[in-house]
Amino acid sequence: MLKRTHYCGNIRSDHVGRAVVVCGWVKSYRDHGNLVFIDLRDRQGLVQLVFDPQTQPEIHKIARDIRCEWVIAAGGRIRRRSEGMENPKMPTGEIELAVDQLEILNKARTPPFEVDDAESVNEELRLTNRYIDLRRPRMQDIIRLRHRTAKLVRDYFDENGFWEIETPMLGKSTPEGARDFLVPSRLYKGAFYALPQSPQLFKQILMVSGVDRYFQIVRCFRDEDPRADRQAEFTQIDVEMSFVDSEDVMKVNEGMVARVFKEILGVEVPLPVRRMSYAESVNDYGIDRPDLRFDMKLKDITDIAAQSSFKVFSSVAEKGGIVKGLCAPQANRFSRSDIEKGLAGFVADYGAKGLAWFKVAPAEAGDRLQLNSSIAKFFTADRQAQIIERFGAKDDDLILLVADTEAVANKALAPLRVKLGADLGLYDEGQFEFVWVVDFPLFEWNEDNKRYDSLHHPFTSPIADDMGKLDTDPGDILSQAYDLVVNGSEIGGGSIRIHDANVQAKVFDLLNISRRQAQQRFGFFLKALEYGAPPHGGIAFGLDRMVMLLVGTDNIRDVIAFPKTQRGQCLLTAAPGDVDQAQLDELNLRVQKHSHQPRTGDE
RNA sequence: GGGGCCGUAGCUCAACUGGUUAGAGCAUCGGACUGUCGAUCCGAAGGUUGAGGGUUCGAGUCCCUUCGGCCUCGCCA
Repeated sequence: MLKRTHYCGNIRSDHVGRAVVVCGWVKSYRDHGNLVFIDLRDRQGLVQLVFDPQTQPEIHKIARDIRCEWVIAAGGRIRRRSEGMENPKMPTGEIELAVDQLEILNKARTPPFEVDDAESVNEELRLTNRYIDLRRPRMQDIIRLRHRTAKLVRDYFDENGFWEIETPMLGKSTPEGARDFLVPSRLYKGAFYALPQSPQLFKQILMVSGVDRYFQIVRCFRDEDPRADRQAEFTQIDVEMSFVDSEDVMKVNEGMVARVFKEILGVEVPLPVRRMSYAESVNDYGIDRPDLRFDMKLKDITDIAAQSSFKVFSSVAEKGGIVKGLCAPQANRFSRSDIEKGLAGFVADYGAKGLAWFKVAPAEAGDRLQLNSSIAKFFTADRQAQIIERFGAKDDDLILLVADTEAVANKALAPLRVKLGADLGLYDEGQFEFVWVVDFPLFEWNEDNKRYDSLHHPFTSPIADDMGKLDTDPGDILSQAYDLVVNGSEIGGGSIRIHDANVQAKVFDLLNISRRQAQQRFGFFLKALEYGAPPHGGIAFGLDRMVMLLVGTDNIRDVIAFPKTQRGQCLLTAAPGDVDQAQLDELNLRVQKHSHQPRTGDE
């Protein structure tokens, strides 16, 4: 077998005159009757091979039969292309390989889709034939970038004294949070392991163990419905530190993120990353992960709306709801139907019952601005002026308002703001705006179950000043949690943990987890806290989402080599699949009902 | 669990209101061709219109069921 000396894509004009051997896949062949050209592809790129019947008649004859995606090795001398024959479109376009040795290493069936066209091909087909899809330069760039990111992360944490420690994949189900993936135990009939939703308790126990600084790039599993940016199986950069406060954790980790963005994209992240309180974020952006690439803040106009003669607004205000909205700059071009069908339909998905609107335009007399809309008549000139002033609205702007409970209004307006930001082109692609969101409430009241839920998770520590409120005013407690948000996407979140067993017990009480339940689920952990737990805290980043941002895709499947579909299937292997009766017997399991067979890969 | 979009040749798409033998480009196969690079030119082959049922003289098109993909609400401490 010919042994490779160079990658195709790495050859440059410095190699002219050099004898080389390249290996790869045939990207295309051009047979001119006389000369045959083959573009050979490997992970580094393409190089042009030339087969000349005058000098190498035997090899030329073989080359004529070669087809796309065949695997070949070719040896020969690199030569400069003659004048006018260079191809400036390819990095190797100044040179070519005059082949005098050729080996066909493997033939290939005609691929189910053309590698060059894969961008426009049905994703289903790409996933079923992932090995072909992954040959595409774009996909290899992403895979390489993901590798480099992971490497940078490891190097960074290593330099900062962190140890990478593996934690179990087969763990104990703790039925808080997301649905677990379960693994039946053979040795203990009727008992199950759970795949980790995160290594949360293990990393805290490592702090109790005196490890001091831990990180891990780790697979996590949550059996919930996937989304464009969510897979049931995903990868976390998991971090935990001892003897630290929030600032220490944020400092180390924003350093990691800044290093990654600098090295991968050349983007300078200004440090320290700005901080914003949860309250400010929800108030101005309607959500705890603000997209700061553009302004267009939400404004509450309940006070003005309450005095209007517009019944929808005044009655919402009376019932304790709010009237809140945003002012879309230069959005005058939206037609009434765009707004009342398109945008109102959009917010309806989030539970908003309606979307009121005003177009801002100069009044007929004078240079004042006024509001135009079917409901403008319910607002006196004064109130219109107040609204215009509240939003800082200008001529040709469009004001959009939702009147509802505060929760619904925010839930609808936040995505509307993001959508309009994109539709109106209010930011540049390639712009990154980082923010730490801090001062989260520790709990939120769960009206359905009449109890508190953790906003972050049950191991999050209250801020020191609020410890006393655990007994008196739990809803008012702030936590020591922090989320790192980029362009409206949460890429990481963490907290300083509770290291005092008594405080932890109190929190479980408030979450309506009984002592007995707490013992059952977390007993091992509570016990660990009693044996000298240091103050500690940490964070976890979604590696997949980080890579999505770095490569600029909104499809998480693009950054995972072998992803699953929205119904949790691997189209390449057809997992999940049936198992033998013998396997079930050994596990003491009986299947009650079969759903339809997942399909069996291709054919 | 709910809502939306989609499924026609290997791939990407077309086929007006239901109406001849379901078309095109790319890929494939055969041939031609003296330097191409999305090669070009000539020719050929390629279809259970995702599956099943129904309405109709007649269904890719209408109706029902079902399978699958994507987006989304719920869900995701």
